[in-house]
Amino acid sequence: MAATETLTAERILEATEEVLRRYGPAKATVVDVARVLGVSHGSVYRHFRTKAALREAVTERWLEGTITELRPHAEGTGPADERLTGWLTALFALKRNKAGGDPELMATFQVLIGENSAVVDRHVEHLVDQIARILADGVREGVFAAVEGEEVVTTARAVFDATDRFHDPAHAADWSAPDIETAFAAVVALILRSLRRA
Amino acid sequence: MAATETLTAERILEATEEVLRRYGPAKATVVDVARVLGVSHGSVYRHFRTKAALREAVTERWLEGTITELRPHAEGTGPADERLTGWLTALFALKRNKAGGDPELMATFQVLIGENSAVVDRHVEHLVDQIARILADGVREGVFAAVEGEEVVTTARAVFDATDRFHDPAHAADWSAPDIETAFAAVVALILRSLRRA
DNA sequence: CCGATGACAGATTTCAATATCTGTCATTCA
DNA sequence: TGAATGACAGATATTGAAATCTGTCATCGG
Repeated sequence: MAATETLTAERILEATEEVLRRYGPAKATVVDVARVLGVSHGSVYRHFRTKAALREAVTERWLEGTITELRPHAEGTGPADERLTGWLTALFALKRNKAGGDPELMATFQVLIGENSAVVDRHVEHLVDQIARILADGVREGVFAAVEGEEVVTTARAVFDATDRFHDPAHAADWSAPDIETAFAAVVALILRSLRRA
Repeated sequence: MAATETLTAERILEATEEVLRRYGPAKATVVDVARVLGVSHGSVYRHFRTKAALREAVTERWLEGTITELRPHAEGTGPADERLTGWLTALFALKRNKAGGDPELMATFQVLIGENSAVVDRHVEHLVDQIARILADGVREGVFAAVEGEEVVTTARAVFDATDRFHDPAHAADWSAPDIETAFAAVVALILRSLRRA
């Protein structure tokens, strides 16, 4: 039956993503989303209180994808220094490929990011947590120099901040520069030299 | 004589800055600049080939100010690790205060930066040079671990990239966060731990 | 003679009328 | 009964005509 599957939040989110991809953040409307789903826009409002809430939910979905794909690197086995390198490299690659090389989609993503700083803050917290876990493991293994208590999170945050240029969408335009890989490797090397046991 | 001082490139640049401050980057026109100077806009075009060239020159002036104010920190005496800390702190402070806490002026600055990436690239090269000089001094002093030849510039670039979040105007909005000082200190500590001789 | 002028063409921006969208809700329909 | 609808008011976006701006250049005046 080509007819009515039930209208779920999930289906609305998929449709919203499609509309955002196709028309961009400025022109994507709730009416468009409803049209894609073949329902009236009133029905969309039954599932999402406002257009802003709908866009926030899409943003959350997108960011959750990154967390999920990184978890294996955070939890993997092997020396902590190698895991950290792998994790940072994977994060860079994921952010870079998020749009599959499409700069318009990247721009769309950036707009949503800018609209939903609370969601982004939670996302960053998760990422810093993953780094902190790797650091703690490294200290236990004796690969990284000891850090005390709360300081692990501060240091994890510093690692995250120091690699900002390689994961913050604000810098996406630089990610096709020819020497970006070299710059990334140099920062990672700098960080690892700092963390490793003397 | 309140009358005609000669019209110089310098006077035009000053007037352009004033117009940019007053009207912002979107509404600042060459006609406005000419009006401030009490001349016809044709006269402005005798000194700057296009509006873009005029704005580029203003951008260059603004950035040169930073370089000049940092030079003492780069050339100062004292242990290289302290000089590096001082230099990074000064850079952060300068960028933060560039607009004197005025977010509109900061936004204006960001627009000009975005329009003139070639100028910015040269600016960044100068800054990285200053870092490289401090690093080389540190190695000579025995404060920093030895690095070989070309690698000094790569490392200097890594230090610059790692502190990006604290000097790139793209992040200006974050610079009033309550824990920004802590984050900055943590990144600087991370970097210095990496550079210092074992 | 040489810098300054202002009229001009084409490009860009502004503004106000018009159309579309957001969010609500009384009503429909299964 | 509870999900879906579509008409509606106020907010936002689009559009095209009018105004302004950019960049040029023949002309002016000291």
